[in-house]
Amino acid sequence: MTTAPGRPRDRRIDRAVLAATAELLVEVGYADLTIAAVAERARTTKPAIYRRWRSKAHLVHEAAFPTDAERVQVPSTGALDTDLRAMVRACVDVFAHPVARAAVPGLIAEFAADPTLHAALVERLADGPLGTARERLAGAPVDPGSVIEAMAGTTLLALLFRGDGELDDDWIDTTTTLLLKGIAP
Amino acid sequence: MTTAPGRPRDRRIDRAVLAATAELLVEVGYADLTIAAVAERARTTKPAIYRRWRSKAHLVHEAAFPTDAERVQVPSTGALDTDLRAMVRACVDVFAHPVARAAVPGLIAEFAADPTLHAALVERLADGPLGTARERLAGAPVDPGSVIEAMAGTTLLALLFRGDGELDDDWIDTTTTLLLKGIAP
Amino acid sequence: MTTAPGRPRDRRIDRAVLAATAELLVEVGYADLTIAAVAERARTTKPAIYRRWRSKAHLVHEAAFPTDAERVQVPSTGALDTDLRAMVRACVDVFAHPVARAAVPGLIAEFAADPTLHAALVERLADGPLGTARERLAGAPVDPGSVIEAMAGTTLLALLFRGDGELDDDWIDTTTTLLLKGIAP
Amino acid sequence: MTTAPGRPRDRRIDRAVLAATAELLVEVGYADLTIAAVAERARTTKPAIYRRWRSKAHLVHEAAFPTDAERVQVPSTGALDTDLRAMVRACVDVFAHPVARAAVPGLIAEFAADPTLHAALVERLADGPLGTARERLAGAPVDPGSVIEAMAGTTLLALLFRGDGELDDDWIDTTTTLLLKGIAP
DNA sequence: GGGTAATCGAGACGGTACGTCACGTCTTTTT
DNA sequence: AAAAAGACGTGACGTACCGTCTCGATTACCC
Repeated sequence: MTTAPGRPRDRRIDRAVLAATAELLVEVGYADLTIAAVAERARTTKPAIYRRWRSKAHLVHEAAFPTDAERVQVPSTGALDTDLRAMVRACVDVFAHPVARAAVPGLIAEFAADPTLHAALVERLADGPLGTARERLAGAPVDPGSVIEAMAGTTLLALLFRGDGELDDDWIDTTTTLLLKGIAP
Repeated sequence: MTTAPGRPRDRRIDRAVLAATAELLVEVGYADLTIAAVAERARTTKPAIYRRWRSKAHLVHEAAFPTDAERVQVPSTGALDTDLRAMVRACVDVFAHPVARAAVPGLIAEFAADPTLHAALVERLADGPLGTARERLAGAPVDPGSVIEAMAGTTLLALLFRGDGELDDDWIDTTTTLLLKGIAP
Repeated sequence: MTTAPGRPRDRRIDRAVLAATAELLVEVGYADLTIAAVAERARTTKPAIYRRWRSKAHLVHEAAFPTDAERVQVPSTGALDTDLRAMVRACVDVFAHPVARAAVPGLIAEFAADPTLHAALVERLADGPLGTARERLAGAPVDPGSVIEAMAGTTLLALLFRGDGELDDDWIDTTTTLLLKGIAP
Repeated sequence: MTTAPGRPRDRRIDRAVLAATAELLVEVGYADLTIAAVAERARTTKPAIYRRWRSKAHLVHEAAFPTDAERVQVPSTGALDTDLRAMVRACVDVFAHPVARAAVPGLIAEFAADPTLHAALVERLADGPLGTARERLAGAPVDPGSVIEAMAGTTLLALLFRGDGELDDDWIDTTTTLLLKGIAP
């Protein structure tokens, strides 16, 4: 095992930059977020950030969907209806989080033109709740991908066109019911 | 009836700009679309464009979803299954159109921060196929809004994460079936 | 004798524009004076102004040195010393007037590149105090042009590099004395 | 002794921009001189220029009156008449230089409205021939400022209203004589 | 313990596009 | 033909960020 030569990176900078990014996303939104502002907030410099992330989008997607987050637990009861409701709730929880909410529209725009970002985000989500959902749905009588597409897509559209408060228990009920009947044999 | 004072706007410029925008969207994408390039392509100038549209996003949303387009006809047979399939197809047709496809991710990013754009797009879509769908679903035993949210959301997500060719008849079948069962009493 | 065909010009517009120009010159200075602002202040329009003056400079030079002004009277006593002092005072009065003061630097810049303006201003001044001075100096034992050049040049430089209040009686005394001895045989 | 942090400015850019400015001033004149054209000629960019000079006027005044120019030598013979003639000649040389000639009218217009430019130009000239003149005139029986005002003012007006060739030895003789007698006790 | 190498803060670099402003002209209806 | 109104093409403005680079100064590992 070898060690990289030269001065090692300061991990505190990684954390400070991600934290600053999350804060600024909520404060000013994705479009008005500048690397320079992040650097200033994190008390570091632009080159230090560009050494770690290749673009604003890569930085933001890591700040919005941290892997070390307390894993969104999707309890499994074995019953499809309760499990599915838990999945929908987890989906909403992840995407409606203030930081994610500020980040998602911008990320959507960017990965239309950046395949590496596209891949990075897909992988990051597959490691999270969507991956869990895929496992849980393995036994269902339909293609898990279609259900996830419907679930995530419906959530995304609601997120974009509805206010925060509208994605409440009622909305989760309605959506779960629709999906559940759709799945039924 | 009175006439507005002063020199009237040249409507040919409106048309030329919208056409140039649509072309350039497909050629270079939303992010790399500049007003200056649109002006040059349309053989006019930046101020003439800014006189008509308050931002790139407002211009693009009009270019991507023209109201004077040959209205997407959603034939009504009276039978819910065939009608719903027609709606899904119309939805795909609208959003998968090359111009719309290039515009949508960028628009999503912008109207997260621009309420006026949000309102403009909602109204524009409500006048189109989504409004038609809302009417057709009026008699169904569920909330039309929920169905439209699921239909459009699923289509949007598929559009973002799948290739063009994947939104074929099979995909429409699968999605229609899922929604149909979800609607069923 | 014939009359021009068509609607005759409204002379009130000429006056209103000149008055507005004088006001705005003092308020915002030459550089920030726009034809549009003059038009608005004079309650008319840009084309009406362009019909009368070929450029901002031509308009300003007429506003700053009106021919119909109460002619600066330079009393002649027949004695060179008192006459010269009166000329210096008249020169200061003309160029230190608030409107002229605001106009002169800008005009200087413009007629470096506009021969027609150059000629117009020379003629306008020759009809005024400088022409009078030239007549009075006809009998002096030196070239009148040189004296006028020295007198006007000294005044101009003082105007540019000194405050308004500094061109007082003392300054006029000092300058008159210098010129007077310079003229002496 | 400390060094300023960050990447140091490239002094070659300073020189290239000043040279380009001088060239373009002569070619197109002050009014038609654009920062963009200077940037292109100097093979750099607008922001790099704005980093160094706050406006076109500040740039031009430095290009027109370089401090590092071979200092205009005003030989001192100890005799007032020959010294004064040398001063007048130096004054003409400085202001009649093609670059200065192109710059002066524009600068006059601008520093009427920009105190910082006013101060900068006064200081720049005081470090040059006008400062030298002030020292030489210290022993004369009149206020040096008045003489300089008359000398520079007369030169300036001649420059503005006469052709280049007219400021020849004869003009210098005439002007020197007038000033000399004016100074005499 | 000196050399090597990548990091750090700082800020200038070349570059691109921005959205605005004023210009002077033109087109319309009305007088 | 002039008036008021306002859009027109033109061209420059000064600014904002981009992502990279050049500094001098650290901070580690390696020999």
